[in-house]
Amino acid sequence: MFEFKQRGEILEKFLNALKKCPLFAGLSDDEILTSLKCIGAKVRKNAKNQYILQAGDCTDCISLLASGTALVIQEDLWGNRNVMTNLMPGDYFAEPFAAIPDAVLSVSVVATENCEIVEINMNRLITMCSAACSHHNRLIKNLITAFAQKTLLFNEKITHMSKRKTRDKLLSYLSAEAARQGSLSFDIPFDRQQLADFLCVERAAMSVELSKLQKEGLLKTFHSHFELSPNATN
Amino acid sequence: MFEFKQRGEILEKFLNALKKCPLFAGLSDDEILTSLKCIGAKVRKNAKNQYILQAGDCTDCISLLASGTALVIQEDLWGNRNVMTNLMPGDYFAEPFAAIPDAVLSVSVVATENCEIVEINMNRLITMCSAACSHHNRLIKNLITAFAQKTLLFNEKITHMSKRKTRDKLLSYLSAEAARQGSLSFDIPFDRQQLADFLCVERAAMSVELSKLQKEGLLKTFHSHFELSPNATN
DNA sequence: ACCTCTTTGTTTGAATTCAAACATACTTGC
DNA sequence: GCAAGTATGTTTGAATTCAAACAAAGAGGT
Repeated sequence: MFEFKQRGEILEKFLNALKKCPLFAGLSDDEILTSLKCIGAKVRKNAKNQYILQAGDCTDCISLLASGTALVIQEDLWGNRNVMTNLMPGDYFAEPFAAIPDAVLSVSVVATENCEIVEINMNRLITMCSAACSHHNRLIKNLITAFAQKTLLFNEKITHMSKRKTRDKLLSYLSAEAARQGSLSFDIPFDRQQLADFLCVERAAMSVELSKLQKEGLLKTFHSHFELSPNATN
Repeated sequence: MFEFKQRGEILEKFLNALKKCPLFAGLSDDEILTSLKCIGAKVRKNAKNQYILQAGDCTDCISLLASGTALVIQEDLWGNRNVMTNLMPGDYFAEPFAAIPDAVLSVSVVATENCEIVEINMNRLITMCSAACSHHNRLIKNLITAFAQKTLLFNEKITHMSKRKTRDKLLSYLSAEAARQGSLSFDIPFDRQQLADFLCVERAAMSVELSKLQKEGLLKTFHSHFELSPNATN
């Protein structure tokens, strides 16, 4: 564990990963470096298969994966394990837990390769420094935007998932996607299996519904392209 | 539409509602007033049944409901209407859309009584004022905490909902609740119908599963009290 | 051209959930 | 104490989804 100012050369290695992180959107390489120094970011390493964070821990740092890969997992009381996300360089994690004082982690993070992690103390991130460094404000705005985006994303997903039937989940998702892209003709970023996983339904059942919807004239689809017909039988 | 500094007496009427809002947690009455002036909050009124916000609009303001009641609703392309939340005085809304530049509202907000709404420009809220007013920092921290809390809440709900079977949804929820409360013996904030709605399952089917789980010795429950047995048959 | 792998749609019986009843215990107000 | 209302558990047939298999079409490599 060491601070950036003492090991400038390490930064070069991390910059490519950090630049991918939405937290640093709109900042130049130099500005990212300055910010990290200003906030007192630290680097830690974890060997493959080590726990980076463990459910039950507390943390007041938002963590950026600088190198390696990791899994966010969740285990329930009876040992059922669930993979939530897989993390790539540039991804960040633990941010909601770090933002809530004394929040206890409900997930664990395990390194699936040797990892290097940049830790940023949330309090120092969201407390304006006395030097009032010009990039600090931008960082705070980026953080808020990142949270807001995740909120919207989750909100939409819950809307789709809360529908009881596969058909309704599909219509909810496709309707939202058309609105988001501003056109009744659009591509989705999923293949059939991924879409089924996203909506938490069986791919087979979903395929059946898609066929029905096409026969009823509500939509046309080929691979990941969709065209909706608002004025169908109804 | 008018600014607070010109109409101080209006504030008194709103203080009770605003004090309930987590955005102002830790601020005294005077500090809330000072902050609202500093940020340039504005008040608007909407008559019953009017749209306060409409899907497709843009807004750069986080809105606080000061008086009255309203509904957050969502309509899909085929006219299916869905009530997302009902808003009470002290609740806030539209915050994720305000935090993302040029984000288009995917929900509408309709007044169900005559409403008074305090609008706070998100940019002025998250940009530190030159006077560096001491409460401004606290507001920004509160905002981030509020976003983080919502992220955690949604994250958990998605975890439960993504389970395919009623039984697994129940175990996922109860497991998380036990962890959150730090005890295998705990109360939940729902009655049976509310729990079923929260997990998006049928109350009857859920009741059946709860009975089975009790017969299998995995848990005991009476009304909203639960006791989990981690070392059951498995 | 041929083979293999992937993606998508279809089918089928079993499992699960839905929807609508009804029964029972408890509250609440009179 | 009684009536009406509410919360919870149970049952049942119908609708839906699951899980596993198979078919067809296309992509990619040799």
